[in-house]
This record gives sequence, C-alpha cells and structure tokens, in this order.
Amino acid sequence: MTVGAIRPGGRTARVRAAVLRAASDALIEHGFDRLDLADVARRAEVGKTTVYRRWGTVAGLVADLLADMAEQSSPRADTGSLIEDLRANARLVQRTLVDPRQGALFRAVIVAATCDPRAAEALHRFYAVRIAEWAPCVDQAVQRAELPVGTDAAEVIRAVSAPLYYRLLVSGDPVDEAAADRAAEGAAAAARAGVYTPTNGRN
Amino acid sequence: MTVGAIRPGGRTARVRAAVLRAASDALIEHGFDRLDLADVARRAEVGKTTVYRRWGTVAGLVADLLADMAEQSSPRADTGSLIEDLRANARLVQRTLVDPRQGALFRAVIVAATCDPRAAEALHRFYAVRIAEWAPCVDQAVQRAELPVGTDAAEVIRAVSAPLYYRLLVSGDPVDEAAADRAAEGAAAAARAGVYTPTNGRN
DNA sequence: CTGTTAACGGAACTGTGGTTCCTTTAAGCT
DNA sequence: AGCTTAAAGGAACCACAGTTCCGTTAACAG
Repeated sequence: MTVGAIRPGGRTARVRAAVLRAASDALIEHGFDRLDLADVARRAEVGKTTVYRRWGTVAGLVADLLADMAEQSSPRADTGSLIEDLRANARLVQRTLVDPRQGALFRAVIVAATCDPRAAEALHRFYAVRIAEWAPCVDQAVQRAELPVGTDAAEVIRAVSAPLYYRLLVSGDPVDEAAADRAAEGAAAAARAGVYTPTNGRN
Repeated sequence: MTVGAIRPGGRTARVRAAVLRAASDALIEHGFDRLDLADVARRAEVGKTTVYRRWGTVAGLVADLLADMAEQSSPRADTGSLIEDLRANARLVQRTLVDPRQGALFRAVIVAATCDPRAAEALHRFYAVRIAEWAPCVDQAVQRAELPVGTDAAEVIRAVSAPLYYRLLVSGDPVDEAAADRAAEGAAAAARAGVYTPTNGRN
C-alpha cells in the first residue's frame, strides 16, 4: 500500500459519525464547559485515545461538528410577501433556539467559537451559509418593489435573527413568538426605510 | 463579639477588590475557559484557598464581577433627537465591544452566563440596568411625537444593541461604526413604524 | 488472498486544577 | 486595650482530564 495514504473508508467514517453524534448529545446535556472527551468516547463506544488523537480538544471537536451541521440545509420560505417570508425565518430561528436540544447545542457552539479560532471560523461559515440561503427572499422583495433597489439582503436577514440571539445570549428576555414577529417586522420596516442600502445615512 | 457576625470591613473588602481586578485581567488574557482560580489568586497576591472559599468556581467569580460592573453606570446621551441619541448609544456599545480589554471581558461574561445560572442572573440584571438607563431617550422621543404613543422604550434600546452583539458572537461580521449607525437607524425606523407598540402586528 | 500500515483501542501514567486541614491574622465588639 | 472568632493563608493532598505506549484491527493496494 502507498505510504501515507489516507483511509476514510468504512471504520473511520463510522467512528466519526458516532463521535459527532455522541458529542452533540453530550453538549446538549452538559454544555460546552463541562464536556469531557472521555465521556464522549464512552458514549460513542470508541477508545478515548481515538477522540484525543483525531480532535484533540473540545473546541476542535465542536468545530468539526459545526462543519457537519453546515451541510444539512433548512429550506427557506417563499410566500410572495417580504414580511411573511421574514416572519417564517424569524419563527424558524425562534423555534430552533427554544428547542431544548437544538437551543442547547447552539449555545454550546457559540460558546466554543468564543474560545477557539477554528470553532469560530466554522461557526461563521455556518451562518454565512444560512444567511445566503435566505437572502433571495429579500432580493425578490426588491424585484417586487417592496424594498429600495440596492438593499443588502444579507444584512436584512441578519437583522431578523439578531434580536433573538441577543435575547438568548445577552439580555435573557424570553425568545417567544411575539419576539420573533417583532424581529421580522423591525427588519422589514428598517429595510423599507432604506437603512440597508449603501446610500443611507441621513434621516 | 456577636457570634456569626459578618466582617466586610478593611481586609475583606481589599481582598475582594484585588481578586475582582485580577479576575478581569485574567479573563481578558485567557478568556473564560482557560481561567485558573489559582492564577487569579497569584495575581491578586491572595491565598488560593481564599478564592476557592469565597467564590468557589470561575462562574461564581464572574457573577460577582458582573454585580460589581453593574454598579458603575455610563451616562446616556440627551441630544434632543432620537436618532442622535440612539446613534450615541450604538457607538458606545460598538466601541466597548471592539475595545481589546472590554470586548474580551464582555465575551467572557456572556460565556460564563451560558454556563452558570448565577452568572446568567447577574448578566441579565446588568443589562436590565443598562437598558433602563437609556430608555428615557425613547420616552422623550415619544413626548416629542417622534414616535408613536405606547412605544416600548426598552425594546427599542435592545434593538439598537442586538445587531452588534449578533455580529460579535454569532456571525463574526465586523463590529464597526457603520454597523453601529445602521443598528441605530434600523431601531429608529422600526420604532417609527410602530413595531414596538403593544398594538402592532398588522403591516 | 496476502501484506502493509493507517487507524483504533486498552491500560498504565502524569500534571494540574481543585480540596482539605490546620495555623495565623485582624475585624469589630465591649 | 483586650478578647473573640471571621476570614485569610500555607502546604500537603487528591482526583481525574489528558497523554503516552504499545499491541490489535481492518482498509486498501497488488
């Protein structure tokens, strides 16, 4: 066999899948801090040496988990109305964040990103993908003349999510459906006012 | 002396001050995760037993640090114009978050809040205080008829900060002055459109 | 099918974050 | 000023996350 060849087949892939699965379970249960790689190995029914060798640290493991999560995409809405599309997005984010499993997982990976550059890189890529997925809603609204030409689609999508993440991570206010709807309406109102066009600034 | 009396005077207060100072230095240098209470004790020139006894865990120490931080208030702007006031707030937040020391400290305490209920409680109280400090800007704008009657002042202030924290913690986009101005303008536009009044909902 | 070796796994080892125990210092009452 | 004891400090101790070592399994080339 060629020296130095990589062997991604069968066993290796199986181990990776089992470990990532176990890692997300453990993250959900204990959170990023109290995470023990030996515990992950036990859950995955894998030698702990393997986990330490392939991922090294908790942050490295989370980075890989995020790369994996970025691959599964969630379909965006297309209702023909900006506010409806944004509301759908806001409610999707809201439901994700309050879901016991998913919410805990997102909190954990965001924490990981603040601790490790690789995890941060993976997180930013993950959100770049998600934002790009929903941006067409905004572009279509521009085409329908609901929004001014030149509106930065990504910025509008970010504006929808921001208040929900702020509540989750910073202020501790409830992340409920009313908050989601307000986030969507706020982003839509600001976009209509031309806040997200390159040529804004004076009011 | 009365049995069970607390002694907050002299030495105890001096130790607390030294430890909190050392803790923020250490948080800024290493971040929440790689924080070692023995290291904090060394910096504070205090026995590590003392730190473990009084604060117990990293999260407990951060919670106390936050309680301390909540006491020093930052004065709000009062320019006579909503957008100017909100812009001042946004730029203050922006400058705080990009400041190497303060930014690192805020990231660290937010992380601590996701790991420990006491730290979370302290963080939420901290932001409640900050938001309440700036809410009068919005109330005044309502009185000047810049905004609809019934506008939720706290919600407007939150809407200003949210995009900045989202960038810092989640998307990784730059937290620059342009982002701050857009955050302020977005919040103002949404508020004018009546998004933050109890009787919103239809568009 | 066989041989090579990348990748996995178990067990023993180690370093350090955290605890315990006991002594010393000084806050605060009379 | 003197006495009591809350609170700080030092040092030995402990547990366990993370590492090292080496033997075992199985991916893949021929």
